[in-house]
Amino acid sequence: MIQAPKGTKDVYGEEMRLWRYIEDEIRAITHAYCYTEIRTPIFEQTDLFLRGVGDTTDIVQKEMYTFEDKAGRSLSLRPEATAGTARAYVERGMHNQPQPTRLYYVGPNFRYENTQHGRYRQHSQFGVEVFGAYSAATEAEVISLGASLISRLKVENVNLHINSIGCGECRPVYHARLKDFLSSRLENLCNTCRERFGKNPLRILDCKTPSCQELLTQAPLVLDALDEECRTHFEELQLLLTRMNIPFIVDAKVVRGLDYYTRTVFEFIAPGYTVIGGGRYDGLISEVGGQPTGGVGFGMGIERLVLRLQEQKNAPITATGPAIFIGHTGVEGARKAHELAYNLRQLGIQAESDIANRSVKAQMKYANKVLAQHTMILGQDELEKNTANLKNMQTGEQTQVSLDGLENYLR
RNA sequence: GUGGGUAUAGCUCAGUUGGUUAGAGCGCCAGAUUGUGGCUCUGGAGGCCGUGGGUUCAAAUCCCAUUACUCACCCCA
Repeated sequence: MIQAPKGTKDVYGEEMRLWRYIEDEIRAITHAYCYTEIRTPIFEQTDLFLRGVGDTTDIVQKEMYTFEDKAGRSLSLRPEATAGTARAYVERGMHNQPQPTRLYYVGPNFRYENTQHGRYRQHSQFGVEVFGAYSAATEAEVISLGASLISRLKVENVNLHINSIGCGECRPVYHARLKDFLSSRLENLCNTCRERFGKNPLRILDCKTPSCQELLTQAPLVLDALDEECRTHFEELQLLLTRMNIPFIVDAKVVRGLDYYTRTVFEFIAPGYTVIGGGRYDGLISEVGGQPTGGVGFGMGIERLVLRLQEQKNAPITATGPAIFIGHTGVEGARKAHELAYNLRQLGIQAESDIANRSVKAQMKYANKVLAQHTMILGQDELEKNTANLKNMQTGEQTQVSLDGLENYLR
């Protein structure tokens, strides 16, 4: 039997209702925030990700679906959508429109990694990007958008963690301080952290090994190494979030794994996994060939959000069935049923007629199972009198109604 | 990429120390007199026991490999 590829899933039925619910809320929120949608290609030149995401990251080093097309070009399925969005911003000259540019996207990303709880090889992300703004208000706006979505969807146990990892000026200073601190304590670090020491010491900060945690309590803090501008920027952000009544935790362990972040980084963390991750990336646009331009954005994993909502038992979605199921007996009754269903559908009313040619009893049974609100059966009598009994499936009451103007009884 | 667990019907799972036609509940389909659901009862369909090898007179059951799922690490949404 052919199975779906590892790390992929089919979304349908009850879960699909959750997706639709989430997507509807996404449209509503981005509308209120005046963000417009962008759809970029699912695959891009591999080079874009090497430069945009960073060629030292695990994502591009070992997790990309890279292939050659028939002309020998190296292409990759996008492992995230920010790089493609930045590319489009530059390539389409969006800086010529009124700045800043506010964008959002919803779509699949691909990473070749081992699956586990809340981790897929194809996963869908909702994300926003703002280009052309350097103020802390930009982060506040973007973060508040994410917080609003989380709260409107009633996702529980999600906490906002924020941090600043400095800019091109002060981050190297911190890097040096941290390495200095760690170099004398290398033998006390776990194996993976000893590797991290060489390639990305910042990541040691969020190591979960107790011995490393213990050691890090004495480590220098990024926030102490920030230069004046980065510090006031971060303080302004905190002030704005407070004014917006958005709770947050300043968390020095949030460092993010993508190369493009500068200054602010943040995560919305649910038990077990991060639901939203993002930050500021002032170097990204120039990295993909544009003029230096400020940028802030985040990505939200939709599968993870769905998981959280499924883990909460107060699922906000209730199933609804058709407004009416029109059953029938006899050839002419059937024809009339299909005709009536068609007419109601033209009016936007959810109507079903029996197309399986089953017994009246079976039709009623079916109507009950699909949660039809009303049923009626069309046969010889009904056709002659042009009336039928409309049955309310909840109360069981039947009322005789004319087949003309049926819609009036269904609203 | 590393390590642990699991794999039997659409779903949730039984299957005794290897031993005839592999079971249950739910779901699906149909029936319980003539054109009306929910409750109940009856019947039916549906499984190469994840896949491929091996041991054995005999494998769902034991061994090996492989794939998928799952949990943790790494990493990330």
